[in-house]
Amino acid sequence: MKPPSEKTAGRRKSRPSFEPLQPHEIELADFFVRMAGILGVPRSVAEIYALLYLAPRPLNFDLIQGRLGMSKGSVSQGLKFLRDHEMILSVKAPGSRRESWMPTPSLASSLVALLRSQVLPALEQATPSLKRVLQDAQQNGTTPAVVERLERLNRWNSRALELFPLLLPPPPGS
Amino acid sequence: MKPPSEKTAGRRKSRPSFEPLQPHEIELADFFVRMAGILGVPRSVAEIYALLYLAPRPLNFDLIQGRLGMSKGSVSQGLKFLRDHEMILSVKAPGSRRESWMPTPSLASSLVALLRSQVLPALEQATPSLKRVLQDAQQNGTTPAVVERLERLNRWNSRALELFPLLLPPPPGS
DNA sequence: CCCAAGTTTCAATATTTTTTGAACTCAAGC
DNA sequence: GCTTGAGTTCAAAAAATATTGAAACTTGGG
Repeated sequence: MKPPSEKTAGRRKSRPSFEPLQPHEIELADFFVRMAGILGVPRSVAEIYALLYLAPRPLNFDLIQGRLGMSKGSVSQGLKFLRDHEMILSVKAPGSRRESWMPTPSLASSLVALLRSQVLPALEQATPSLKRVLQDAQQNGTTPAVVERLERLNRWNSRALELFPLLLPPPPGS
Repeated sequence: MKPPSEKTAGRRKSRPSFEPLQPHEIELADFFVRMAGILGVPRSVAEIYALLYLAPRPLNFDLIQGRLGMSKGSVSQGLKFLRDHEMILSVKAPGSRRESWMPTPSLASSLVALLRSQVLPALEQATPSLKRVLQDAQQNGTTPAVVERLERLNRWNSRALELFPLLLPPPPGS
């Protein structure tokens, strides 16, 4: 908490209260929250994104926290997530060492980055497992039908791995 | 096809104990569980699917419950989910009124059905909201940049709705 | 150096989702 | 119309996830 040196005198330089969310902000947030849900992204992250999406200019940490009424921890983690997935950009205001945030220009490529980060690792990690399962099945004299299934699964996996980079080219920095 | 492979003839017709999962079954289950996780499908469902995927022939309720060691409730709900998403087929053994289950031939179309059922409703439901948010923004004199963002979002939404049925044709029964 | 604004960390807590199991339904055969 | 096997339902328990907030960390300026 704050040390007992709170200046009560006169007006404070930053208002303690923030404008509550407007109806259109709530509506867009709902949309992003639903979409995020499909990909397993937590609500708080989607809310932050929605807020930035409708903001005419970049917002800083405190504004986000205040307007969404969420904890510092959540804002910090939410921004980290969005940063890590290249969904937001920071703009440093010249005189201040604060960062302000805005959505990256392309939502499409943001989503791509997100999908990539979820699906690709899973596919990659699965490859050796799938191969093992197939070999195992072939040796232990399983039904041809099962072997066939597993072969298809393997083909699928490798095709997906090939195709992924073509469809969704990785960003420059990776 | 009765179970003549049970060499332990002359015993009780239903054993109280079931074979524990084999390593390859566990490995495949892990894979399906991970993939399912991305789409928010619960672990128990993925496990059931994996078991059926490796089974040389259709399995009935009790076998599934016994081998996976899960509750009746979970098996029932899991099978319901898989049925609803057209990921499994039932085969009624003649003579018995029990159903046995096997995976549908195409995992690909199973996944398609699943994706469809998750994403499409969200997109459809969102359309009017997105339109409202855009109009609101246009009227309330928001920055051109924000209006532009929202226009793009709307275009995106309608394109996705158009494209979806083309890429992923709905099954005959809907 | 030291301070303090700005942010991150993470253990504790709250919330949401999944699983369980006992009570119930539903047909089929008697 | 009763019994029984097969499965479903759903409230309550367990597990998994997300959020909170106070303490710790970082960094630029004095």
